[in-house]
Amino acid sequence: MKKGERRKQALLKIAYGLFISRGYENTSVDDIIEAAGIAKGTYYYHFESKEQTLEEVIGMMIDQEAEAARQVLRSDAPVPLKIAGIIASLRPGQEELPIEGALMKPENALMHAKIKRRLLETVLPLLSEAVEEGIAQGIFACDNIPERVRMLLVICNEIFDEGQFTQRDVEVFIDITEKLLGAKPGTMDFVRALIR
Amino acid sequence: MKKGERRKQALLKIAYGLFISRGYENTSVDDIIEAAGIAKGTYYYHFESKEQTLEEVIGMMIDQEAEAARQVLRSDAPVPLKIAGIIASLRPGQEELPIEGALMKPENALMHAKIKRRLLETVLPLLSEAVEEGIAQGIFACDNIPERVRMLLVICNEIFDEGQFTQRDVEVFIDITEKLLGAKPGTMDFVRALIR
Amino acid sequence: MKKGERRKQALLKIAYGLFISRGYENTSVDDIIEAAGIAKGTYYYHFESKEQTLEEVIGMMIDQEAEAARQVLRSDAPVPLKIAGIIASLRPGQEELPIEGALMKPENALMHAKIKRRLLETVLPLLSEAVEEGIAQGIFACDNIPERVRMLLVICNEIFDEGQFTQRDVEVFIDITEKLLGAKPGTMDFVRALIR
Amino acid sequence: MKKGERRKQALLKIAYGLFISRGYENTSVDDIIEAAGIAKGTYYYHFESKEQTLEEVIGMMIDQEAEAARQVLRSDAPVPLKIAGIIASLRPGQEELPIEGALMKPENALMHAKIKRRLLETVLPLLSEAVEEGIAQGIFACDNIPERVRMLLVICNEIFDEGQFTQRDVEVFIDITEKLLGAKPGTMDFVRALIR
DNA sequence: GATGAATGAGTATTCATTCAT
DNA sequence: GATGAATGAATACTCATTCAT
Repeated sequence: MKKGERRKQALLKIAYGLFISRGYENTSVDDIIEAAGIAKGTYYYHFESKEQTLEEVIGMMIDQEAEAARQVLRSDAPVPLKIAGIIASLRPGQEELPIEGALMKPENALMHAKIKRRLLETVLPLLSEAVEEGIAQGIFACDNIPERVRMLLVICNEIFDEGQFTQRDVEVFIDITEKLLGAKPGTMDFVRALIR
Repeated sequence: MKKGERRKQALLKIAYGLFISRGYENTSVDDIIEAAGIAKGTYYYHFESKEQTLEEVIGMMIDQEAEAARQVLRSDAPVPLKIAGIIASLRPGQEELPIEGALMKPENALMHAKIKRRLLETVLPLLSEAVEEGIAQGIFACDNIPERVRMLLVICNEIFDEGQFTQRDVEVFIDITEKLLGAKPGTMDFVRALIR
Repeated sequence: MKKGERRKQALLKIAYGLFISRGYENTSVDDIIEAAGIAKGTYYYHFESKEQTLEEVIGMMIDQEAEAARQVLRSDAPVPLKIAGIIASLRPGQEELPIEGALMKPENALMHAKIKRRLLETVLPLLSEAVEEGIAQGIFACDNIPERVRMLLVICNEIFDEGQFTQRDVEVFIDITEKLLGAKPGTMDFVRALIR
Repeated sequence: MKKGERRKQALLKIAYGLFISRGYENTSVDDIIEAAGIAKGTYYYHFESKEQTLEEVIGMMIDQEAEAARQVLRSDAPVPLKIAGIIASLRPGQEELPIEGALMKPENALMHAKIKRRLLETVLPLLSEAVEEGIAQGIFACDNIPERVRMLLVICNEIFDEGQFTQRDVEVFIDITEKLLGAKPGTMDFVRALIR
């Protein structure tokens, strides 16, 4: 809203881009201020520390993804589509900064780990809610919902976070999703079409 | 075997302990030589670089775990038990250095990521072989074996790498394992008893 | 008197408190404005610089102490009591901000040195005047008055600036004062009763 | 003795010179390494921190002065001469680095304060011993020796640490020394001749 | 095989001060 | 009178690596 807020948002985007492309540890504060065209002092006027900047960058990402996930949840789409939609909303920065395979690089291990943790905390309840909706509608049938959803999310994070996956991965994922949630075979088949 | 080899093995163990307890990035070469009681020069006589040391440390761990997995595979235990045994062999450093929850800490993200990758490369073929054995015996029934095994391993890495898991996680894991591999319900029930 | 004056006096007190408790060098302008609840710009509206602030803080202290000393001098108390009274008036900030042992801490060395210098300049003539009054009355008998007074003040500053002194210090101080000024033994004995 | 020791001693001398001439706070580590012609790492190989360097510099000075004082004490000179000699040994760096008035400058307040403190701790017992020797010989007569010696040292530190003192200061100092220690008038008269 | 003194590029952070509004 | 966003020079310290002995 305020002028200072806009500035800070812009700085966050710049930091995000650098962190993603070179890794958090390999990005110096000097890199950030040079990219942003601001002075050292200005950076530290807006951010407590580099570490705090990373936290805020991740917070910004998570907020966006959580918001997207919430919209999907609120929509009146069929539940299986909601599930797929929420999971799809997790692809980090698909529009704004399409960096291929960045998170998987070892220099991004720290950032990836932090994002993973925050994402689980944030998205797990949303996805669980969708699953419960599906159970209420008789589409799914399972217990221990949060544990099952967590495993689903873990698989997404580790297998699909990059373009590295194959068609076979998708097949298995569809299969395991249906079985994890106790859905009828074919319930998630439409996913196949969503992934080009 | 040689004297120099023994020395290096000892250094690797010390480095491993430090990397695990403080994180790779937070462990300086000075920390290592102090803990080992050697001089800087001696360290660089044995290791090319700090990064190389990490690779060797991980290699040592993986070798041990792979050897354990191979022994399980060669045994004449029933296939489901082999599966469980191979997975159990992955707990890092269970005897030698049982450090609680260390790998999950953010400062260990890099090391964790490297271990995960190497573990997948090494153990995936072994576990796949066991699954194929199970299929030949009619215990399992599935296609896309490597992909399925990979998902299994990913889940183990992320959910069970710490003592943080619950009984419910175990239940879901048993269920998903059976379904992933196309086993009859109850095939993996014995796992429940293995985990206290 | 004016509104702006009052404001500045309040700021000076706050700065004084911070300088004394954390040391001048360890107190940032940010600390001051935060404690005062004002903006950066406001601070620089009132003060030329941080260094100037220190000078003004010291000036404020010295003024108060000099005024107290002057009142003692103008009173019709016996001269030895005047001497003791003037020296007693030097304890910095006894009512307003009684911070124990603060000036002796190394981080306050700069401030202490500046105060010492200004105090000598200001109080030395006043105390010398009292001594001359004593000489005129035949109570004291000495030459080189300013030099003797200076040594007296130096001792006070270094020995008594903290609560660290012992009863023996007091005894010696009484003795040395009498001898420095050429007073009859026992002239300053009453001081013993003043210090609890 | 060792090679590394010599190097460190040389570094200490260089640091001492810079601290004295520009003040501790105004001397950066970069200044020191530039003056010494060594690399940053070499500096931190020898010193823990800049603060530690100051401590060691002061320790080196104090050691030298204390050694000089001890030699005076061990000599068979008359006791009043010993007293004067010990006090004379306190002039910091008279041969090696004759920097006039450096310690009194405000930028040296911290260093001065630290030196003063350490000097008191170190020299006070030596000087007290000399005074006791004088008492045993019937030259001095006083009680509360450490307190009296401390005041003597404080006066020296504050009045004579610079070339700023006058002949009158010397007169008063001779007078007060005799009276403080209970010596016969004239006992310390020879001091007058020592100070040009 | 082993030592340890020397290196120097790299880094995050601080802080007094300015000035347009 | 008052604000607070912006500045940028300054600074202490780290650490993997080298190499002559």
